[in-house]
Amino acid sequence: MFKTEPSTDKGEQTRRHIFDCALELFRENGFDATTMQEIALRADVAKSAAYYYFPGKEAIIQAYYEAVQDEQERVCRRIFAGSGNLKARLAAAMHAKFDLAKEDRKLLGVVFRYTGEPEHPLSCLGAGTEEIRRRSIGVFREAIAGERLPKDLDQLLPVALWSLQMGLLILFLYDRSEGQRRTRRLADGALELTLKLLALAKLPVLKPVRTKVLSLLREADLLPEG
Amino acid sequence: MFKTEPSTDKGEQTRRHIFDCALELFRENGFDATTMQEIALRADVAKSAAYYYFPGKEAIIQAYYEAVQDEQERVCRRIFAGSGNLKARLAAAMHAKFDLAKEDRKLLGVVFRYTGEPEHPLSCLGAGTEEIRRRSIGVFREAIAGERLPKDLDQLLPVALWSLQMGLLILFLYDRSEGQRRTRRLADGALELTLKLLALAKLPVLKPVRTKVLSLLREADLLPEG
DNA sequence: CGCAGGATTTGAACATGTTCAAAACTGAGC
DNA sequence: GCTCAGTTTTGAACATGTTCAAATCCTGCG
Repeated sequence: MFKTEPSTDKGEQTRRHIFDCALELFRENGFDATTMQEIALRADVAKSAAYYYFPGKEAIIQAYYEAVQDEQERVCRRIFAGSGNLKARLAAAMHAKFDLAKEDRKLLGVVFRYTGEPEHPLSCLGAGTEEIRRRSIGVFREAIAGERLPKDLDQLLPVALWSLQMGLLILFLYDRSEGQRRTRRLADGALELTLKLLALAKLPVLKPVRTKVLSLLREADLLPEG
Repeated sequence: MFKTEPSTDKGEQTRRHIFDCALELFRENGFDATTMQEIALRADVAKSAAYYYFPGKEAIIQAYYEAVQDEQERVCRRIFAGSGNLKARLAAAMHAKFDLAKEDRKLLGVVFRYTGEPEHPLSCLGAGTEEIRRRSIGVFREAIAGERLPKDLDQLLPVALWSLQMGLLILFLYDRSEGQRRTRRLADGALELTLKLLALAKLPVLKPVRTKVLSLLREADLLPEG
């Protein structure tokens, strides 16, 4: 993903050490207020060593984002294995990410920095983050696997849920209520609503709406394998 | 909004001149690739003069964003005055912004840079941009004024439409189709759908859904005057 | 051992956003 | 016209992200 991954064990350790020190400092002082000098100082290496392992300061954030994604997948797989109904699985997926992010709201914000800049390697909707996005959507795919859904919804739902999660994550960052319970409740409510709509989507009155939504999204190339 | 506005006529002119030169360069080379030195050079002033008028490079982008908003309001007021039906008015509001942004997709992306950082003065959802956001939502409020809507929808709709617009703007930035027609079609379709749903919202089957949506959003503090 | 070749690490530069104290300018009041 | 207070403008620093060529370290091999 970045340069070449370190090829020796020592290199791997150094990389990890720099990463840990950087996260510590980011958590203490925020991303912008932390200088590469400070990171290097705490990690007891030269400033340029950090650049040997990370292409730039923001790449450290991307590594953090990947770590969060790893963790969410671990947590969710464990929960999904214990079955649970659909709603519980979806809620687990959402809240898992919130739980992981809750101490790092300042950090996570940086992940969204290049949302509007398609070419930027760190754009959270761009090519540089495709892998992580695919995995993130995959969690929802796994959550709804086993449900008997029409094929079109099978494609639509994971992307829709992922979008919902991204939106809620932003709200989460702005939410100053204790433990971000407002966002968490909204997440629960939105999921409940989604499931209700899923049921309603079969009603005849709503058939044209459903068709319309799907064709719109397909035309806009917002669904996998257009 | 920034420091104090320039207080003499000459100052106003200089500010404007620096702003124009900066936009030229941003359009030619993109935001990040343009240095303050270059801006100052083209404007034929000292680098620090730019900092006298703008607190930083990104403040120039915010000024640009404000200029776009001014222009959208002018355009929309003119169109709204010629009445037109609801759908036409909403479409006009959406497309007006697209039209203004279409030559500046690289610039506009920067507006979204601090979306995930509530404290940042340029966060497009934060306190520092409240004024511009209020005006942006206001355009939709004006577009639907004159419709006879239930009071709750009267509050909900402008915010919902504004959110839709923000989301579509991001898609717009990623849309590589000629003239971004994909996004424009999606916008049209989404509006049509919104109006259809508005009509459906009165159906008895959907009453609980509507109530639920509203109470959720209200609880999440996502509606004006809680 | 001693060396070759790669991986790691370094320190010294560089580029550029930002700050600041001082200089230059301007215009109102005398 | 002169003075003075406020505004504008400047050049020189500074802070910090980033680059790079060289030095050092390691490891497998003869």
